[in-house]
Order: sequence, then structure tokens, then C-alpha cells
Amino acid sequence: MTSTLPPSQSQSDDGFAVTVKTRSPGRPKDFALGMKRREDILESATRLFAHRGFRNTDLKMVADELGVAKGTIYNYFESKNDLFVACVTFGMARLRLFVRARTRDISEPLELISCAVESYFHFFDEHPEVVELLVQERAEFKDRETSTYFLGWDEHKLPWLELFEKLKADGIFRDMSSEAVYEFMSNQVYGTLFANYFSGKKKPLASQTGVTLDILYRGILQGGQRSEF
Amino acid sequence: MTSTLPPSQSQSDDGFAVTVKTRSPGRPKDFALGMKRREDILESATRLFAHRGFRNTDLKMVADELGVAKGTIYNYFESKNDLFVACVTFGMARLRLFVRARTRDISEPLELISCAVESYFHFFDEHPEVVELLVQERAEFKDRETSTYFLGWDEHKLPWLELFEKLKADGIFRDMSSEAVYEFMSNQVYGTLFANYFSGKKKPLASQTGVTLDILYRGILQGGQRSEF
Amino acid sequence: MTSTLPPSQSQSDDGFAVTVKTRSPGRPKDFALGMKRREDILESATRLFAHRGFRNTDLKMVADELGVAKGTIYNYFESKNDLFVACVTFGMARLRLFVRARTRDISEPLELISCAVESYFHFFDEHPEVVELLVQERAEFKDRETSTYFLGWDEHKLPWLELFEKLKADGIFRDMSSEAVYEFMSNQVYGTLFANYFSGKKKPLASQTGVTLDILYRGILQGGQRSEF
Amino acid sequence: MTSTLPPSQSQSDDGFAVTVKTRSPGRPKDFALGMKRREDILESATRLFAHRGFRNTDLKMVADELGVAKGTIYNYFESKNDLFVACVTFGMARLRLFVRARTRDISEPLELISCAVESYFHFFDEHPEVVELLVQERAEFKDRETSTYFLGWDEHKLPWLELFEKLKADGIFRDMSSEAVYEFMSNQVYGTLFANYFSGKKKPLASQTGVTLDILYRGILQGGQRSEF
DNA sequence: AATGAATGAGTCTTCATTCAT
DNA sequence: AATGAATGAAGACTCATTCAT
Repeated sequence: MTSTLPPSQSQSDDGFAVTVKTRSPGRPKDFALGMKRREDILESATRLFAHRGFRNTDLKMVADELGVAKGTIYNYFESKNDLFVACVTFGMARLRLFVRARTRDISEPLELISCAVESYFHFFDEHPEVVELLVQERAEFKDRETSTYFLGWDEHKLPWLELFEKLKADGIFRDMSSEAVYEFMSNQVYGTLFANYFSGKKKPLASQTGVTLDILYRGILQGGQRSEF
Repeated sequence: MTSTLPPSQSQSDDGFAVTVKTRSPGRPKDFALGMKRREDILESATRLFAHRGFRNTDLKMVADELGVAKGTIYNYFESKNDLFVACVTFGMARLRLFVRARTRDISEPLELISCAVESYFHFFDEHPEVVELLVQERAEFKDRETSTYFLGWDEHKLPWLELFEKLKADGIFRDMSSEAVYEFMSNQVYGTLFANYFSGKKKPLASQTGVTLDILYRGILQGGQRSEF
Repeated sequence: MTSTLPPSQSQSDDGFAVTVKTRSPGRPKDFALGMKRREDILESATRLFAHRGFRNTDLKMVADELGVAKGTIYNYFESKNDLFVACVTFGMARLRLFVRARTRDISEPLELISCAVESYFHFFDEHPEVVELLVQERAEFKDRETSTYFLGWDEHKLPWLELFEKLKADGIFRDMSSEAVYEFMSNQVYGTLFANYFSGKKKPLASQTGVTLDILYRGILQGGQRSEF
Repeated sequence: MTSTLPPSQSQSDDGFAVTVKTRSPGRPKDFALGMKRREDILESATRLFAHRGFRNTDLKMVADELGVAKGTIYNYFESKNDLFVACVTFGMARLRLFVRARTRDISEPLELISCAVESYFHFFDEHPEVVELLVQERAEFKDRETSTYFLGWDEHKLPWLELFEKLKADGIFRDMSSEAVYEFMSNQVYGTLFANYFSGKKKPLASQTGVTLDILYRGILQGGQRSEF
């Protein structure tokens, strides 16, 4: 993970701290320090917003968790709202990085689909607080027409549509609107996510990947019934 | 003590009580009026909670909408929290009444499924504020383990499972766990609901019933591919 | 007790109810009924004011205790303040009636003093709520310069001063200001009352009469020391 | 983690820590200023609670008197209740300090008694608001079984009992229960305090010390009558 | 950059009082 | 006279944000 984030300490690879002198030129330490602090705040805030809700979270709590003064937070984020939005954005960024990393090297189409679905489930099993943030966002930020979750969704959509078209051309998929397929799949993943979350179940999402894909691929009807319906 | 109070029963001179209902002196409680007022409050509150969010809604606003004083609301609901919970419960009750009324007279199984799905979508198209309340509930009432939406879900589940078993026995459904089918369907409906809602789309849910059921029934794979996967 | 209060029911002494007909001339029933209701309210209010404090007592509670509507209270008392003042006044009236009744027939001076002190203690043992009302009054009604307890105190004072003068003339009391003696005694009784009350002790006041009088009469010094001090 | 924070100790280059006190960066907490502010609030609140009553005092008034915002008060006291309790406790502490300071160096027993009584009276002459607080406390805080005034009373009692025993042994006091003497004296002082206060008299308590002690010591009966009673 | 005391707008809730019936 | 729904002023408490140090 560290490779995706700026280094949090100017430690050289040989294990020796290189910044013994405070006045080293170029101030690389300050920057790294600032980023580290920023992320610490994001992490604490994410956890608290998720556990207690946006409105029930006092910035004092975030500060206390970090052993820092409340005012310090305002050196890194404009406002509480700002901090929250940053938390959501950060969470979604992590989701995308996670899924991308896992699916990057897969070329076989159906395997790619399976892996993407499984990755989504996997991520939210490990980061349930991100779901919470999405709910919080919708609940408190009524001015945001579109959930951060869906921002940039359309760019992600395109490659999938292309894949589906190819699968159709290859006779793997039935002849149906790729848009429709994409939405159906999205809704299924999204619904599984929220349903599990809202219903208070603790069953891992990832364990449902298999059966979800099975129905998605083959439907629920018996073979002979498919055409008749 | 009764001597200090007017008689509470209109007893006719012949000694027979002519009415069972106790009629206190003074202005009588108008039960019907009370219920009407109660529902008016629920309606206003639902709308405002949905549009502005629970925490951003001052009960003063609800009162103003109804042209009553803030205190009046407290004659009908213990607290703001109470009012909110009543709104959610009321909304869910309406949902169930709506679906039940539409599906009551349908005996053909697949038609029943279609109608149920369409009814759900239809209801939320007409009452988008109910989705909002569910989100609000999850966001603000962290103590509630299970969303009101899922309370009583299990009772609703049973008839569906029985239906699915029958469809399997009749060779309509493939041989697969009815539980799994039920969850898949639930998640699909739920996901469609929330995805549309969160993404800010205004496209009617009901219009997606057909394609949703098509994929649900037949899956996305070409016939020949189904067994191979 | 009933002799000191208006009859609460128009029942003649022979045990027959005389007001079977509602429309009897002169409306005696209404008046009696009104007085009874008034006293019921005073009693309930006194108890609640004493137990919960003036500000913590909702008139709704008083009404509920009596099985009556809140508005009814306003037919008997102008306001909550009014009701409270009536409670205090009523309590003090009962105190004076009680003490007067017990001391009326006593002619022997020292016995009279003893009996008066004992009567005070006795009354407050039986009606601790009256002490509470006095405290409440002082706490909440800052505009009243003088506690109701001390209103009319000066009239009561005079006979005592005359008695003390006589006791001095008879060589029973030392030669000292009767005013001073009166105040000392008052303070002692008052102090005993409040100290017991404030300290949370439940020991009956009346049981302290003996020792109180002993010290009051004879002081704490050994005989030989008295003149020397 | 310390690397993310500036060093918390000013360490001189020779390696010796020159100060034990941890000095956080940023504006230091000014402890003395905090205590000053705290006492200012206590003083204003005491005055207002005493003059207007606890329930009739808006913390806004206290804030206005001090020229600060209402929220500031909540930085020093948890709640209005808390503030009030602190006022009472503070007042009683001052009483005890005052009496202790005045009686410390007195060894002659009777003089000690006189001085203690006079000190009590003196204190309340100068701080009549403390009496008011005791009344307020009793009126509003029904959950407190025992008035703050009497808390810790028993410890204060012991030395007095010992003193009285010695006086008895020396033939100064009559042979009577020291407990009883203690209570009589307490009640007298307490009664004088409250009676003067409740009756609205403005006569200084301290001026009554002499006559009070005279009667306390010698009683009201003529010498010859003492044994006969 | 960090600190944390100060700020004060914002809201829920209570309850004495009124008044139409 | 009794009723109790409606009123709305009052007040405790919270917490995001500022800013002097």
C-alpha cells in the first residue's frame, strides 16, 4: 500500500533516519509529516463518522483520538464538511485502487467479471466503514445530487460495456442491451452491499460471490422455460 | 369521590344505563380529529426529514408547514426521535399495504413475482421520500441494529420460499437454494432502489421491471454457455 | 378536624343525604362541592410541591392525582403562583389552629410554654411538607420580603411577651429582656425544625422537647459558674 | 509518533533535559487564568442564584455579568446544576476557612465557644448569599438527602464534644449529654440564621451573639427556680 | 504549525396559561 | 364548571469555527 501513498517518513531504505538535523534543506520532512498527519486525521474521522454518524461526531473526538488539538484539524481541512467529503473520496479511491490492483492482470472476460465482483465484496468486508460513509453522505449532504460513489462511474462503465459487447459478439452473452446488463450487475452488487449492511447481518459478502454469479449468469428458470417466458 | 364529579354516565330514570361510553363533562376528545392531526404531522415531517435530513429539520418547520405551534407536535409525539421513528414505520406500513393490495388476487406464480417487483418499484417511484427516511434512519440512529425496512422481513420471506419450492417441484425453477434465490431477488430490488436513488437518476424504477425480470429469469449467458460455466 | 373546615358533603348529622334532588333551592351543594374540590387541590398541590419542588411540579401532575383536567385548577386558583401561596397559607393556618387548640386550656405559664413548644414540634412531625413549602417559598418567591411563616408573627408575639413579663415579676424568670427571650426561643424552635429537616434526620422533633426545654430553662453552665461568666 | 510532533522537551545539546515540565507547542494553558475565570464565574453565579433563585437565573445572565459568552461557562462547569453545587461547596468552604482562622489561636474554652458563634454570625452577615444558596439547594435538589451545610458536619462535631466533656469534668458545664448540648447550640445558631433571614430582618446577626450566649449559658429561669423545674 | 479558550447561533424540550366546546 | 388541545415564550446545552499566543 505504501507505494500508492507518499512516504510518511523520510527514512532511507537502509534503515537509517536521514533527518537528524532539523534544518536540512528542501524541507522534505515537513511535507511528509503534513501528509502523514492528514491521513491520520482522515482515518480517525472515517472511523468516527462511520461509528457515530456525521452529526454525532464532535471534531473534538477526532482530535482526542489523535492526541491533537481541535484547531489543528483546521490546518488540514477547511471545515468539518470538507473533512467528511475528503473521507468519502479517500474511501472510494481506496476501493478503486483495490479493485484495479486485483483485476489488472486478468484477460479472460468471465474471470474478470467474477474477480471484479469478488473484489468489491472483499473490499467492503474489510472496510465496512466506507458503506457507512456513503449513507452518511446521502443523509447529510442533501445538496449533492449524486453520491460520491457514483461520481466517475461513467468512465468506469465504458470498458465494461465494451467487454460486454465483445462477449455478445462471441456468442457468450445473450443478445441484450449491454447497458441493461451493466445496470443489473451494478444494482445486484450495490443491493447486496446495502442489504447486508442495513439488515445488520455480519455474513461476509465475499462468500456470496459464487451464488450471485451463478444466478446472474444462468438465471433462475429451468432451461426449457427460458424461451417461453 | 364521585359526588365531587358530575355523573359519568347518562343514566335514564328507569335505572337502565343508556350508554356504555363514558362521557366526561367538558369538551370531548375528538378522536378522529386527533388522528387526522397526527397523520398531518407525520406527512409533513416525512417530507421535511426526507428533503432536508433529520438533523437539518427543525420541528419548527414542521409546525409552520401545518400552521400550528411547535408545542402541538409534542402533544402527538414524545420527541423528535419518536416522530422520526413513527414516520419510518408509517412509510413501511404503507409500502406493505400497497404491495399486498396489488398482489392479493394473483395466483399464477411468475405473474405474482413480476407484480410484486413492479409494485415495489411503483411504490418508491411515488414515495421516494421513504427511501430517504431509510437512509436517514441508518445514518442517525446508530443504536438500531436492524433497519426498520428489514424488521418483519422474515415473516414475509416464508411464503416466498414456499412458492419457490413449488416452482422447483414443478420444474419451472432450476434446482437451487430457494434461500439464495430469495436473497438474490431481494438484493436486486433493493440495489435498484438505492442505486437509482443515490445516483440522482430520475428514471422511473417501474420502467426497469421488464428488463430486470428478464435477466433474473434467464441470466445473461447464451443458452449453450449456461451449462459450461 | 371537620369542625374547623366547611363540611365537605351536605350530609346532615343524622346520616341521611339531604341533597338527592339536584335542583334543590339555594345551591348549597355547589358551594360545598366547590370548597371540597378546592381543598383537594390544595392537598395534592402541597404534597407535590413538597416532594418535587415548586418548579419541578407540573400542574398536570396535580390534575392527574385528582383525576381532573388541568384547566379545572384554574377555576379555583388564578395561577400556579397563587395556588402555591394558598398552600403555604393553608399550611400555616393549620399550624396555628393546631397549636391554639392544644394550648387553649392551659393556664400554668411554664406548662404553657412547654406545651407550645411540643405542639410546634408535633405539628411538623406530622406535616413535614409544610417545612418544605416554607423553603420553597423562600427559594422561588424572591419578591416576598417576609416568609409567610413570619407574617402575623408579631400579633402572636404580644401575648408571649406579656406572659414573660409576668414571669419576671413573679421571680420565675431572670430579669432580662422579654424580647430577647422570645427571640431566643423562636430561634431555637425554628432552628431545631430546619436543622432536622435539612440534615435529613428522621428523628421525631417532639422527642427533643424535654432536653430543649431543660437547656432553655437552666442553661448549660454549672450553678456556681452562672454569675461568674 | 513523536516524530510527527515537535519535541515536547527543551533538551539542551549536552543531553541533559533542562526542564521536567512538558511544554506542548502552541498557546499554553494558562492555569492561573483558568482558575481566576472559574472563580469569577462562581462569584457571579452565587450572587445571581442568591438574588433571583436557581431556576430564575439564566446562565446567560451570569455570562453577561462577566462579559463572556454563555458557552464559556460550559468550559468550566459541566452543567448549570454542577455550577450550582460548586457555588454551595465554595460558599461552605469559605465559611469553614473563616471560622477556623478566627478560632485557631483560642485556647480558653468558653472564649472559643463565644468566638465560634460570633464568627458564624459574622460570616453570614457578610455573606448572606450563602444562606440563600442553602435554601435554594434544599428547594431544587430534592435528590440530595443531606444539605451540603451538614456534610462533613460530624467531623466538626467531634472536637466540640471533647471540649464539652472536659468542661463537664472541670465542673464548668452541668452534667448533661454533650450531644444534647451540641445539638442545642447548633440549632440555636442555625435557627437565628434562618429566622433572621426568612423574616426579612436586616439586623446584624453578630449583634445578637451576647444575648444568645447569655441565655445559652445561664438559661431563662431565676436561680432559685432552676432545680425545681 | 499547534493550541485550546472563547464564541454564539442553533434547537430541542417544557409547561403555565388560554379558550373553544 | 369541566375539559384538554393549542400555544409560544423561555432556557439549557452543543459544537463548528475563530484567533491570540
